[in-house]
Amino acid sequence: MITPKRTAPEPTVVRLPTYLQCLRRLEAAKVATVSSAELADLAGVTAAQFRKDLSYLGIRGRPGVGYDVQQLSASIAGALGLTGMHSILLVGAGRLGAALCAYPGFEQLGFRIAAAFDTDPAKIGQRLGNAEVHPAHELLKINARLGCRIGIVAVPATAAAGVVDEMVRAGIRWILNFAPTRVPAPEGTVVRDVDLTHELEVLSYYMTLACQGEASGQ
Amino acid sequence: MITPKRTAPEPTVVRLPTYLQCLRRLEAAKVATVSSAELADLAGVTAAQFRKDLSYLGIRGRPGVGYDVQQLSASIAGALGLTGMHSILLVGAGRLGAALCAYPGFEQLGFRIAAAFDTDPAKIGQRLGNAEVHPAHELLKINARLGCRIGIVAVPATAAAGVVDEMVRAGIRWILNFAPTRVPAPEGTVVRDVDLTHELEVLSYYMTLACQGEASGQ
DNA sequence: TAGATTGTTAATCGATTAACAATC
DNA sequence: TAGATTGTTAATCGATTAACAATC
Repeated sequence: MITPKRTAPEPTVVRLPTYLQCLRRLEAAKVATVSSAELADLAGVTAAQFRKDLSYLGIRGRPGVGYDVQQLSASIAGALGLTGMHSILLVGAGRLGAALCAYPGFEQLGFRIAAAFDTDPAKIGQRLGNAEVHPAHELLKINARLGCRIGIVAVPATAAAGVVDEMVRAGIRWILNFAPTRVPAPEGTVVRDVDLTHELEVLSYYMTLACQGEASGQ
Repeated sequence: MITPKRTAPEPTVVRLPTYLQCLRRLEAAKVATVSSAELADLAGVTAAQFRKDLSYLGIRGRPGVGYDVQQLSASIAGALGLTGMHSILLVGAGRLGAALCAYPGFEQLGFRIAAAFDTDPAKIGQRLGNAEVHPAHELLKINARLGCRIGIVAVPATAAAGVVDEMVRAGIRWILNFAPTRVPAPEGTVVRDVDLTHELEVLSYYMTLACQGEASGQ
């Protein structure tokens, strides 16, 4: 049996949240219909790319008319799995972890940080947003009850690999890693590394390039 | 006169910080020499890709030997412009802004958040890491003195575009945007959008995909 | 010299774009 | 019907990979 290709290319997947964001803004503005040209413009891509991206999801519009904003918004939200509430587990109740727990944007999209963990006894019992801070060694036990499948790592670099291992043992297979170190994804898991220092370094690269150009009269 | 291509492709630029991170770890471990195969393995890329990336920077190793760790580390740091200290200006002294100001990783790489800004009178005068929180309307005046060229936006979505405009007016042309909205980069500026909700949405996409597969016995 | 590894070329792969027949 | 816009095909573009002559 031939299995149809199930997943869109990663560049497409990464653009979907932007499309959804634009569509929700249009919904809020009571816009009923949008063409690929208009939405692509809002999202900063070409119309052809936008239509191609939708084709991977099997989403169709109406030739000559465009796309129904509410319907398209719901379809993309569906593809992203944004149905109901997803409970998330966070390890590392430092400043960044605390900021993430209090982040209002997550709740709006259906993500709730249900529990936080830390090794620092001073932090245990604190409340961060919805989450209470638990001792790190209770992760396995507590997630047996919560059943979170998405985890956020917000610990120092040295602790990251161990935390990922423990998460995987607890059944968490989709992980967002803010620790400033690459974590190789264990078999069958998806790890997205978000390294804030890397982003500044990339900016610094382009700044250096531009300033060398300046200096040499370019 | 033929101008040689000055910039590496973006995918290459984005990998450079990872290479540097691996090299610094090797330096700390007193490793003198590394082959492209070894480093590529640490960084999670292929050896050919690593060598190709270096070729864009004009960095050369020794055939039959490999690369001198210290020298290569310094070369990549140089390409990234990590020489001396870069002062950075931050707007938005909320939880995320405060976490960024206190982030130890920045200082180690030569980035210092020199001043923070907010519109909330209650926050003015607070100290976040090295930075003092100033009233937002003083940005232009204060940066005339500080001369920061890199800025970080950590305000709500509705305020982001205005903040970017003000930054550009103050001479800041390299911007890291944490506001949950795309900001079109004004002419001559580089804006990198880091949307934390987007990252969770992408994880959710892959989770949904995997769980559908499960359900249908895939 | 023999063995190892680079730097680069050419082949491959995959994503983006342009164009247009199909459709409302 | 005429005008507009989609969905998709084929062409283009650019990045990745494999292979190997050059080099230490």
